[in-house]
Amino acid sequence: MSNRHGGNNRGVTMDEVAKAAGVSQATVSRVVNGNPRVNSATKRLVERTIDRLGFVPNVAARTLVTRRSDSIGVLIPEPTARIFGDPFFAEVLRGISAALVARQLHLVLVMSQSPEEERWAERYLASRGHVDGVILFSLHGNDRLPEYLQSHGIPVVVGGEPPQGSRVSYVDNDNHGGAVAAVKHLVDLGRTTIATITGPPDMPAGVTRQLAYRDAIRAAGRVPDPALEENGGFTREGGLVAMEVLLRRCPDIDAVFVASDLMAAGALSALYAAGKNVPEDIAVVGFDDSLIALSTQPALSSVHQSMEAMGRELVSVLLQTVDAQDGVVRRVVLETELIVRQSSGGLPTGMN
Amino acid sequence: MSNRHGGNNRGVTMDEVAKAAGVSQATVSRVVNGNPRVNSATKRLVERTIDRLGFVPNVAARTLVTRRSDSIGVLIPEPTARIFGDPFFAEVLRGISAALVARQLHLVLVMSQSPEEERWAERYLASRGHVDGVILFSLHGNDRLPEYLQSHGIPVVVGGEPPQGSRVSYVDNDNHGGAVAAVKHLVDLGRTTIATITGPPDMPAGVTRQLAYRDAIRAAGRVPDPALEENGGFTREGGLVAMEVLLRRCPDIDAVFVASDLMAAGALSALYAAGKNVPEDIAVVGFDDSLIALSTQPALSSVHQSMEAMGRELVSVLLQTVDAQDGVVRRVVLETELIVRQSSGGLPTGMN
DNA sequence: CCACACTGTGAATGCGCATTCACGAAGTCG
DNA sequence: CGACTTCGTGAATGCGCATTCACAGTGTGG
Repeated sequence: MSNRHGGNNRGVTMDEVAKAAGVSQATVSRVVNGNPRVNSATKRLVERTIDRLGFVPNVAARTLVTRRSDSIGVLIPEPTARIFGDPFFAEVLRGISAALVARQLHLVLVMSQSPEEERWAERYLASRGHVDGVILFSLHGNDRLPEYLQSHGIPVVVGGEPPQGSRVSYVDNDNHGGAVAAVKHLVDLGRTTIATITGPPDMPAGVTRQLAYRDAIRAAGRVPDPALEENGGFTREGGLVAMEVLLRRCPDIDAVFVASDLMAAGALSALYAAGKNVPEDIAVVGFDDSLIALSTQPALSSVHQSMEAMGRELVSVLLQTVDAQDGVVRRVVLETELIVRQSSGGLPTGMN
Repeated sequence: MSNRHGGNNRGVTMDEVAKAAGVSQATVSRVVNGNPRVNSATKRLVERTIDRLGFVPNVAARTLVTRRSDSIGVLIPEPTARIFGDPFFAEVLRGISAALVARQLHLVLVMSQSPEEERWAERYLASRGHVDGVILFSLHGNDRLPEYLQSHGIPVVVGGEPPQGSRVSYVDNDNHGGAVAAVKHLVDLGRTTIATITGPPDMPAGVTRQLAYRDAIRAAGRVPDPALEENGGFTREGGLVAMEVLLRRCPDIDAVFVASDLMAAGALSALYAAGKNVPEDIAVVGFDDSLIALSTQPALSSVHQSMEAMGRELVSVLLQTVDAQDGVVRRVVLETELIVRQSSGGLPTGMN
């Protein structure tokens, strides 16, 4: 019966600590979990024994009985990750991680790369004992994943705009406000023919920025012209091509609001190739204020959004839901800020 | 859907499935785990019951008994993450994730942001039942973390150069070869005064590239000149300042090898501000071939390294170690490739 | 002096699962 | 046709921990 001695590969258990300290396993558990009903002398003894033996609680066992995994899942669908470009998610992850670590929680990252893997990820996230909650990113307009998870009792929060009609908490940037500010900036600079390079029509963030562009154009007392809008697919190459198309279609364009920095970088290349001077001939404003904005020549004016803040806020909202155990839908919209650099001519040139 | 009622909060257990199907719990377990010694009729019956009840195995319970968490940890120390810039780790993560998902494994991401958090992360990763193995990134030269984890029986693999003197598996890019190729490229272009902007002296990757630079200079029959080397700290601003310093110190510089794209972007800004033409006056080659390389004007020649491949390889090596349960140290060096674009004038793109 | 609240501790229980062992039934061989 | 092998299945055990319950010891108030 008791022939399982010496197996050092099994790690130190609570029971071993208890025996070594001459107390019961329950007392060790109390010390580990900070139960106050332990004699301080006993407590010190146990703590020393724990250190001496290098005991570390087995999480699986703890999770099994507490029904808390102390970790949350983050699902990033691959196509989205690729389109958004790396910086976006890296920063969000940083924010999420920071918020999680501060609460002693762990982060399980799932980047599904195919529909098949996505289904697997869904089952994983939905099953008990894996994660206490899930942060979801940019779902394709009509994705039912949030509902699916919630119906399995898993708290969910979405980063970005949630699928239409779903009752789910979310944290989003003020895409509309940011885009309006960008276009208004161009208007204020006296630009008369302001075009836009948009994201793909199936991505809510892109659509919102496009609609905001039109709103701002109208707010300036003008009429939105479809000929001044071109889809750049949120990629660098798409931005380049879209800019070429716009230039050919409307040679008198003197400003362009580009819905992402990556596309703006492509647009700048197209403008350079076309012999256009930025910002003299054409002013350019991007969106995201990512690292790219500082790498372009001239430096790119862009709408700043703090991805790190979004990550932090996502965790905050998720944990509220986890703790409250309610079905309350929480919505948070984070402010954006227009950062003016050389590409819009809003700053005196000559420096960089 | 109907889980709000009936105290169904516990999830369906194997035992419930067994009772519903009229078999024993052991048989359900066999079906779930693909044990072949099950009558096919019984198997179908159990499978239908599982679907009907929506049973999903509880991971904690499974981990407790199998001693396998089916997940691996990835530790990214924060200072490193910030210096390397986002794209680097985002791509590695993509590669790791892809390799992991294909094996039905999970990814626990830990980004420690302070020494305190790092210690916590260490304990977490070292404790039984959390992860089956750990992927570690860029440790500060003398970090004992790999040993610490290994002494706790946790398989470890390091991304990048491991701390000196440690017996640990690693996967690294061929920094030396890549840097030599870059410098040789500049030499071959007929450049005579080739400077370098280096990474911080405490980062192995940076040091290796710096030493490779000197080797390549010597290989060209020249003598390395300390005045032509300047630390850019792996940041954009650092690259900018370093370039300014170099220009002031050695005005006759006609080429510069920059140890990262981010620093190269900064250097290009400095060159632009100084009225230097790239590549006519000064040829520039970066390292990483990140997104940034395509966003600069002119497009940056750079040493390409596939971070995704590194991620994949890291997983492969780690799992070998996990499965083999041996102490064998595995080393993998991934090839790098010089990508020539306009900034070095190596391409005839109508600019030179 | 007894009744009564605490305080500190240990024994016992069970979380949900994989796995071992035992056992009956059916097939195989000498 | 008995002995021996599969094959399919169920009962029992334990993974390492949190937690409940019981109980001895120590005061307190009446």
